[in-house]
Amino acid sequence: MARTNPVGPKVDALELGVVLRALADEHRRSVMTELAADHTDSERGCNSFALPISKQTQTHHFRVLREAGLIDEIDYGNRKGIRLRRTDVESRFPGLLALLEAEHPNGTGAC
Amino acid sequence: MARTNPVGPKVDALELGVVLRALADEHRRSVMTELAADHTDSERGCNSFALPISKQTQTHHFRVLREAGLIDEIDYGNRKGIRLRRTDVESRFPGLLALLEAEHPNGTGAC
DNA sequence: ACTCAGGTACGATGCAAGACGTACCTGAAG
DNA sequence: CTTCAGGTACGTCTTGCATCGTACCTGAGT
Repeated sequence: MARTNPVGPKVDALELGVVLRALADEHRRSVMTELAADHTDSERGCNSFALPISKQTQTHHFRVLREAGLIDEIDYGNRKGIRLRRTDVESRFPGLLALLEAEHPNGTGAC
Repeated sequence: MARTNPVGPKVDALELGVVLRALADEHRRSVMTELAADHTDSERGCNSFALPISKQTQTHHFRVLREAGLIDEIDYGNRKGIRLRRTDVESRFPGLLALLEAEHPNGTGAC
């Protein structure tokens, strides 16, 4: 069972500015395009994205995504899970995930 | 007649990263929300946006928007016109302008 | 020709943010 | 208990970028 996690903002607290600043970074956007393209919305490990950056920097980027309300982070103590907040994002910013998915190298990649 | 202007990228050269970085700034995004909300797509003057920044900085921001492919700048010599590239943006990033328009203070502001 | 407002070019500055090193924590496996 | 991999906290460096000062250009009006 995951311990109580630092959780992102509620649906109606999502701000477009914060979201766009989060998506402005190439690495964070590559994570989001992968998540948006995977319609199974399964939980993923942090290193399943093969980011060419150190793990400290990965921690930073995932934190930004969580604080923007785009993902949930599930803390297992010595491991971490990443899940897209698809319904929340889609209800607050309809069409945004489709834009990201369109940037995915594989058309509809169900990872 | 406007002289030959520095022109933005072609439709198929628009990159999501550049666009999102352009929209990450509050001032530039406020300009874009106004443009997106005005469905008449009329040409506007640069100081019709009442940006609380110096004119040098405005020049910088409008340049970023133009290089991102979001607007056209029409140079009249001692004056400048701003026009949203609605069809181009909408065809390349469908739904993006709707997201911006949703952030406009007045619902559908035809300025 | 002079003035003036709108706009640009160039340089400088200050701050936010990406990146990493070191140290430390956590849980699983031996 | 020890080791090890995954992850975090803190500090630091460095880059990018928003902002502005100064100087200059352009066209309209007087």
